[in-house]
Amino acid sequence: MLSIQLIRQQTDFVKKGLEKKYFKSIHFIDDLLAIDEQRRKILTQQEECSASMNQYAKQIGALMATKETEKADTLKTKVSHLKTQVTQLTQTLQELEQQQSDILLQLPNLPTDLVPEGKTPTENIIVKQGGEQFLPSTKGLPHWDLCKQYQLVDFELGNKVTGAGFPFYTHQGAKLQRALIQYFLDFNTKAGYAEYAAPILVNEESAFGTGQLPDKEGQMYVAQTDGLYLIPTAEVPLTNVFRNDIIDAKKLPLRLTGYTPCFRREAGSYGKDVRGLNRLHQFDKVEIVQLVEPHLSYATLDTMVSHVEQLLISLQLPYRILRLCAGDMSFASALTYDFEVFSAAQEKWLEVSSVSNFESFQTNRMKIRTKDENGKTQLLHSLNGSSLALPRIMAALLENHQTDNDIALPPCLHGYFGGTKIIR
RNA sequence: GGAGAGAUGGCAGAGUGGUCGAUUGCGGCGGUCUUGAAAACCGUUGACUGUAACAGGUCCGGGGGUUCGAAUCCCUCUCUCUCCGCCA
Repeated sequence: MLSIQLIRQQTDFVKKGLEKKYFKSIHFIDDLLAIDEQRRKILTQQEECSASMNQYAKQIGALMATKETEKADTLKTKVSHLKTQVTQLTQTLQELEQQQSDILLQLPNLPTDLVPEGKTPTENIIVKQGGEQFLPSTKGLPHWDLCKQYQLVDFELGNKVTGAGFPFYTHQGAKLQRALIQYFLDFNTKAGYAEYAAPILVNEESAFGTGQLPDKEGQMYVAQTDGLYLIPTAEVPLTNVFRNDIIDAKKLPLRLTGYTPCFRREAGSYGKDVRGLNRLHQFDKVEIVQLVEPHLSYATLDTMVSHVEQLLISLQLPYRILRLCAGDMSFASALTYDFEVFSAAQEKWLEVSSVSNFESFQTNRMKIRTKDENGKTQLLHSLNGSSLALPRIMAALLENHQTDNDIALPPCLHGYFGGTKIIR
């Protein structure tokens, strides 16, 4: 959430940022400023009334003690007049505050200077490409064929038991999933991330905190009876761990990692994008989250990007790193790098990780703060990234590492998988 | 699911209608002493809002009510603990 102070003090800057992100209702800003001015006016009035009420109440107390009841009674009538005023003002105030926060919640984060202009994925910038040496010489079979041949993933069974987008992983496929999760978690904890096994249902407040609500309302599965949401990413529970906290500066940076299943309704997806493992309603992902002091957040973003890059290199996959253009970035992000791996068999790039700096957009909603050296509270910056999302990594591993007789696994997985290759 | 007890500052724990934003202890921070540290002693130490800075306002789990005045009384919700039941 953008702060009203920022909007008040740097109105043009905010408007420019929103325009860059193709936010359509720029007039919200002027609406907001009008509401805010009114709000602060009423607030002053209301507080002045409360202040004199408090004064009178104290005087009444003193008069009662000395048994001057008549004087006390005249003051009492004064106070009750003030009270009706306060009640009215408070009501108006609440309405204004509600209007203000309704609008604030709809404003996306501002893109930082590094973010390229642009509206669609074609305008994302490729900042790095690597791992070409791992490109296979032949195209090979797509993973959905390999999954069938080697009995790794059973999509039909998932259809039967749940529905499309909820596959079963079977035999060596299930084991590979487990191996990948374990490897990713170990890779992250070795880099200093603390492992958390989080709940996969969260309450409404948590969903608001990271920005899933109200923006992505229709993308989450809801457990209606209990008012809980199935998480679309571990980012939600992991970041909300620190909601409403003031964190001791000595404990910073906070680095968390966690494996969770993720649930996404993916309303509106169709066609070849959803074939096989490319897009699922339920999938596994290992996430990394950091909370850092504001001046360090962009340096931290770089370290997270190179962390994920090292992971992809160890998996021996051809990859590229994209800096997303303003129009393609998520609601809450200030700067996002996407990682894609190339699938030879599908002849396309698959997104496997997204690493973002949210600056204070999430922490403002969640009130995650620390004290600066002057003892002033300030909002931290939050960042997160996938390291990594499993299904497309599995797809790329199968497709790129297939041979005529088996599927070779990169050395980093041998120990975790208990073997060097997937066999028939 | 049933019965009972409870929710107060980083933690522990007082406070049952007026000078309580809240006694005290621990912890934290600063200082005295010390070569240094510990101990001891002294001081200091909640959050939000607001201001140029003061002032002012709000907050004792959440919401509502009674009262001139609520941490304190009433209603309600949530959560925690104990006992019983059920159960991976």
